[in-house]
Amino acid sequence: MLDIRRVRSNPQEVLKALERRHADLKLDAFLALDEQRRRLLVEVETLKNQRNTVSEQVGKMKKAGQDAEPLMLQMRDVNQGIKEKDEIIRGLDEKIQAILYNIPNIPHTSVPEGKDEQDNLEVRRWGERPQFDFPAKPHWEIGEGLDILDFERGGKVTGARFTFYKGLGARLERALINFMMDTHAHAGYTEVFPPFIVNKYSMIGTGQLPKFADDMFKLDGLDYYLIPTAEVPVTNMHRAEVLDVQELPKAYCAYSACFRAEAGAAGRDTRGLIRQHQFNKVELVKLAHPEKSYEELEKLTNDAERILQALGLPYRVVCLCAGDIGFSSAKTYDLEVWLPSFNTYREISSCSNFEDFQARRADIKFRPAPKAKAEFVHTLNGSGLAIGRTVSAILENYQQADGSVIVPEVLRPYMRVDVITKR
RNA sequence: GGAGAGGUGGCUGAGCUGGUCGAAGGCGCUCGACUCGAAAUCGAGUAGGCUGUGAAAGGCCUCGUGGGUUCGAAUCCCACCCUCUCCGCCA
Repeated sequence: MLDIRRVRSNPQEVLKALERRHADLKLDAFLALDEQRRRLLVEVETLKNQRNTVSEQVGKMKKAGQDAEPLMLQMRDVNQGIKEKDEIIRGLDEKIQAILYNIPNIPHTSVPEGKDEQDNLEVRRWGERPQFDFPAKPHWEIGEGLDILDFERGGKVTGARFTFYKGLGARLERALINFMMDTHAHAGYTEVFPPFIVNKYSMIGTGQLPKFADDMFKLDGLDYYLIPTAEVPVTNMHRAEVLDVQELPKAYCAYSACFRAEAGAAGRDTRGLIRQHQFNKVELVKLAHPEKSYEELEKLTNDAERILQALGLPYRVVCLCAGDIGFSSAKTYDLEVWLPSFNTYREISSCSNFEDFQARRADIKFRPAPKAKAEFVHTLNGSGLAIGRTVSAILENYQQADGSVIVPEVLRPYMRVDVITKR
């Protein structure tokens, strides 16, 4: 959420900054409603002031044994006016909130211009792409060949986009979670195991609601949602809190299952592990001092990259252009891993600085100095990494002619085998 | 799920027979005095949001949340949420 005062006082500046997103936005309705609201507010507050003063007077008169009946009668009328105006104001408030909640964040000045993913800027590449002297198979074929992935039965038991991992596949999934968590915890992130279900306030806090309700699974009859990412519970952990400046930056790593309805993704990535309704992910979350948040974004991105490096997976870092960054983000780096069967790099991590956009929604502040006024923190997060896509990348990049898959060095202590072969 | 108790400012804890209560006292914190310095002691200050303004002053709202009663509610009524204790059930 943007600062309402900023939108009010500099609508042109805000509009101009948002134009970079290539999202068609207008603020006329907002400005009109806002002005109307403030005018009514002055009116109703004058009436309330009158009520308060007169009520006090009534109390005094009664104590003195005087007749206060006329005043009380008069106040009854005043109350009617208050009630009516309050009603209108409440309606305006709702409309204004709705508009404000649906305005995306302003891209940072360092974010490149551009309309869609075509215009994203490659920042760097790492690693050697593997050369195969045999036709490289897609990960689902490798997985089914080794009997470690079972898409058929996932479909039977639940539905499309659900998968069973079996044997060394299941162990690989678990090994990756543990390896990533261990690595990040060692790098200074505090380990968190969050709830996988959150209430709507948390979803609003990080920006999933109200705009993206269709993308989520909601529990029937409850205001509870399955989390689409650990970002939601972990960031909201500090909702409505004022943190001590010394606590910043707060850095968390959290494993969670993630649930996404994938509305509008029908027909895309229908095979394999790339796009599932349920997947695992290790997430990094930071709450940072506003002056340090961009520094922290670079560090967080590097921390995620280190996982790919340790696993020996070729990847590139892309800075998303203004037209492609997410709704809540001010700047985003995507990490894209090389997938031989796709002959392309595919997103495996997304690292963003949300500045105070989420903090304002979730009311997360810090006190810069002992007596100073509390300010909003900057929130950041990034995948470190998406487990399912990491499995895909390992299977494809480490596949051998006989259909087996070499286990990356760093995972061997967790896997207790060097090669995944068909049993 | 059943029975009971409770949710007040950074913390603790009064108020809850409705009327200068945004809220006593204590602790903590900040500033000042005292001191060579510190402790102790003394004095002053110490919630947030909205609105308003050039900036102020001022005004409105907030005692878990949302309604209601009333001229007036932290105090009365209703609903909901959360916490604690006991019982039941359960991985």
